[in-house]
Amino acid sequence: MITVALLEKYGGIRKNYKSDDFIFKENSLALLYFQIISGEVKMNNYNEEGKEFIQGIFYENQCFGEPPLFIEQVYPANAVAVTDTELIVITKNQLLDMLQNHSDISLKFIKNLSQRLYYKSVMAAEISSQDPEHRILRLIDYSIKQLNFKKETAGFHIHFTRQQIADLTGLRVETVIRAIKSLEKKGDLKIINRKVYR
Amino acid sequence: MITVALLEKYGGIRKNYKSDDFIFKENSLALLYFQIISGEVKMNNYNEEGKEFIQGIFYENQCFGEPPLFIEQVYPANAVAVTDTELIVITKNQLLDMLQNHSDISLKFIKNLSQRLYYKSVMAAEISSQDPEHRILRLIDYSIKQLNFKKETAGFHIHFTRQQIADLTGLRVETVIRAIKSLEKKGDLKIINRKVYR
DNA sequence: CATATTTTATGACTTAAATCATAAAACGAA
DNA sequence: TTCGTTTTATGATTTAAGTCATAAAATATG
Repeated sequence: MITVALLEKYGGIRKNYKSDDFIFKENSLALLYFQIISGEVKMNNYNEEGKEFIQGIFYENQCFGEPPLFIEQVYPANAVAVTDTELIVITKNQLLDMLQNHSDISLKFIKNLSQRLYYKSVMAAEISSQDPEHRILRLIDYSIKQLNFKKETAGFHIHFTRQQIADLTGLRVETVIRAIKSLEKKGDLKIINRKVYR
Repeated sequence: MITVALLEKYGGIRKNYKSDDFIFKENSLALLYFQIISGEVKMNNYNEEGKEFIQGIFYENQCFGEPPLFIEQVYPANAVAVTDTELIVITKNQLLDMLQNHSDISLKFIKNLSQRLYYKSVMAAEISSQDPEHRILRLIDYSIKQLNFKKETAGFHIHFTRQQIADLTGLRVETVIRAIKSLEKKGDLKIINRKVYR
């Protein structure tokens, strides 16, 4: 999103997290802007029964957790480091200061938020009313478009675990496993020693 | 969002729609910025079986359909007038032109998009993994906070039909009807001659 | 390298929501 | 005021996904 150099100019400091560390927790007030230098971060919720729902997974150069920052709200979800992760962090005031001086960055935020809202819209319609197979295919296709999936000879390698797919679509692991098998049979995707390709 | 005066200064024109008219359709390219002068607009999808999913309902002074506009995408959903509606419309270029000259409006968009992303995040977690009653209560509570529901003596009047609640939560009418009754029994809301209060 | 943990896999069973059918209220329009 | 439509309502039945149990394969870790 924003160059590290510019973030540092506005007071950005680097922070390191180990895999599974919480970066922030649901219901805490948003006060900081986070951007990933290296690593992988997921935002998630747990419902009453302890089932995880993954709101999104974020990678290098991406930011996360800004919506509540802009609207003075508490976080609607946790942020957790999926791998060891280095972030650069600035305060809300530093960010607003930067936005005032760099109108191009405002537009970047507008585009970034639009992109994510678009994803949520597509997935909302899917999750609410489609069968599991459809839901999984849409998630996969969207992820290929948006995330850094590598094209291999067998197709795009979907580097999600079945559990992650379940948590991203609101399904159960077993359902995902069965649905993926069924999708393979129909020729919609390939499974080569347990890895999923599309 | 933006004052009508300013929109007109940048070439805004008024357009009128009758109840149930389409304003735009899913999969068409986003080229215009729409803001409601009066009336009510819903954005929706239909899945393969024809079941409707309502992405959101918008009222006076609200805009809708900008995310695909900012990211050069097709609309992820239809926009339909729920009542007779008057809109003010400007082109994408006119809007970008305006944003360049009015940095405060950029921030307004950032906040607006953030707000909507926040809603989608909350509802995504709900829809994916909660039981119908929980889902409905969250929708109602969110709608009270965000939309113009009037507080009456019995509480906030939820002016959604059971069908609309079903379409907003991804449930079926019958399920919503039964869940609302159950919620009334538990004292979570009131039903006074078929109207729902919270 | 051996052991522990995670991920994928599968069958049997349960359950909650969808589906289907039917109808009574409420509302709108002619 | 009547007729047609929409909304709310309720019972019976079906079904697809969840749940539970169990295990093999793969991967990580000391």
